[in-house]
Amino acid sequence: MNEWILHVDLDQFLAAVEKRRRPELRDVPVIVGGSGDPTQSRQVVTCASYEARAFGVHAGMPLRAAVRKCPTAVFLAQDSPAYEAASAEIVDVLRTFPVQVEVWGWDESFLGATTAEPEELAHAIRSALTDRVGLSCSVGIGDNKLTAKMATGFAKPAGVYKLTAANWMTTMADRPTDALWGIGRRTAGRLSELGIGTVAELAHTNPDVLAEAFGPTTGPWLWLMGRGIGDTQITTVPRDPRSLSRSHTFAEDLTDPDRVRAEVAALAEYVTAQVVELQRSVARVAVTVRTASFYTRTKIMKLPAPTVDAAVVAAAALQVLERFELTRPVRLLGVRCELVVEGVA
DNA sequence: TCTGGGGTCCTAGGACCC
DNA sequence: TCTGGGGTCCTAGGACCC
Repeated sequence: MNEWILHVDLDQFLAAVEKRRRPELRDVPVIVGGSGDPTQSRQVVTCASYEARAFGVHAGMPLRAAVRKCPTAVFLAQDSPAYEAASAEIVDVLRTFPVQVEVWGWDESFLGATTAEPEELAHAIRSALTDRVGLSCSVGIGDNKLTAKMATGFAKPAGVYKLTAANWMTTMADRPTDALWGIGRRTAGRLSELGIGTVAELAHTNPDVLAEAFGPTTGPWLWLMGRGIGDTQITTVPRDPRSLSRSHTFAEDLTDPDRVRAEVAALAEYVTAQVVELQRSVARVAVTVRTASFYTRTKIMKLPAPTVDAAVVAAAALQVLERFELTRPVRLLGVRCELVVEGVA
């Protein structure tokens, strides 16, 4: 018997939920994002079905670019309640297996399992989600969260793949560092300046060199990642959120300062209502301003005392807003409330 | 690629105090 | 007071992920 971590990741989740309730969309390129109107600017693709991806459409692409790439696609507005409901169905099925379930967003979970046959378990989970929920997933099997998560990439779509210490180096050695979960374009760039381009090169770098360049926490973490070492802890109890936020990109830039203030106050009141619903309280209030040139800055203020009063939060947000020079047209405004963490004064 | 929205964590540096 | 070192709090900003 062995301890295994499985990573379950739904295939084209949002598009799959839409196809499930509208069978006529089977085999049709489906693109989910924004209000579902591809003639509207400033909206992007949240999920493209595999048929749409074949046309070069991918998440993050502006809808207007997506419609040029794939004019035959069906564009749909994002329907978050539907995806949350589907997500709950999935988790319910996962919990019927003898595993510990750590939910990791709408369409992903990590499972902790003790079994001699992890592949068998993975295939059983895939079948159960197909049969009982009507959605396809891929399953990565690993000896920690990193290897399990990376394995899922090789499993997709609709497959199972096992990646452990036994095949980590043979599989990953020659891949670029940004193939790793947690290393993006920026860190890969800084690594390449140190002469580190591949996972094998990262694994064979002196960890002191990485600590020097990236700090005492990040440096050693990068080194461990190169060697396929990661977290093995499965947490079944959802963690309390640290912050809640709301932001909005305006279809037309705002130029009227009074309008900007009114929007910030409204965002603050909206977020506070969510905080109250969770029975938490606000410790800090942050405001983000993005100008027409895409210059984006966030300023934050600690409140004199925690509050659940929307008027107090809105007043604080306006106070933070005062510290911006509002001389440019405003593209986006955001308000984030950082919450009081239980057990901390 | 005229570039969404909602999160988390880490690091650096200044202010302030002893 | 032409002046060290360390600790803590706070804010800014970067980076990454789904």
